[in-house]
Amino acid sequence: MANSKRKVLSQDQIHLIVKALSDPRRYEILKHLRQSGQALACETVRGCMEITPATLSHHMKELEMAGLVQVVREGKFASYVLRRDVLEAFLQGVHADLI
Amino acid sequence: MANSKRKVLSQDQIHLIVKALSDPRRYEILKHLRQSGQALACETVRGCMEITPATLSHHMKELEMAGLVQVVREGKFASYVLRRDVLEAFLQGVHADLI
DNA sequence: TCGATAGTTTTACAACTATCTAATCGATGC
DNA sequence: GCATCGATTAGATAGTTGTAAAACTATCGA
Repeated sequence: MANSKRKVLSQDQIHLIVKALSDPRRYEILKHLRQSGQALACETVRGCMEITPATLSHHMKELEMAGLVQVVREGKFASYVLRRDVLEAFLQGVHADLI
Repeated sequence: MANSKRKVLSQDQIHLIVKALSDPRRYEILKHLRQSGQALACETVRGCMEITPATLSHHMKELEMAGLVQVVREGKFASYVLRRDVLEAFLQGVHADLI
């Protein structure tokens, strides 16, 4: 198979990810990341969704801890990258658990 | 395709489902439902997970409102059925949104 | 009809969380 | 060094939610 070395997530990881997805703003952020295709600057995210820096930082931390995004810091700037492999493993895990 | 008339969920429905999945006990209940293959009596669920009737009732209501289970009442008994079609539509929706 | 049983609803409470302001940290430019 | 700017952290607060006790509803058996 083309993608056979897919990671298997623990129940804790799945739980973390579901919790991360359960906030509408975080879900929205992830959708933006996906649509942009590649890394998205923190400022860019703030530009498209009316959110204070502190709140955004909090949400990004949550997404990072869930493993859904990777934070790339360059100088005083930060960018976020969607971790598609983790998302795929997550969907795979839920599928295996519940379907 | 074998299953082409798959339902498309709204963002609100996806959000409801993610929230429903975000509680460990609810996720556990769904796993039991899946493992049992068919309908599971309320009493049976209570038998395998140390939960008070009130709390279970609350969680089942949540799962029902999310569309993830169907509640079947017969006399004074209640059984729960996993709605696999909704779960599949959910995974499909998240996949379309984020991958 | 009574009493027992299965589930639900109400109510109350503790724990959690999203949000913001203010303070802080780190890097960049003068 | 000092000021500025981007981002994070700390603290405070309001709203949400999981939990269970108690009251309630509905069904069944005697």
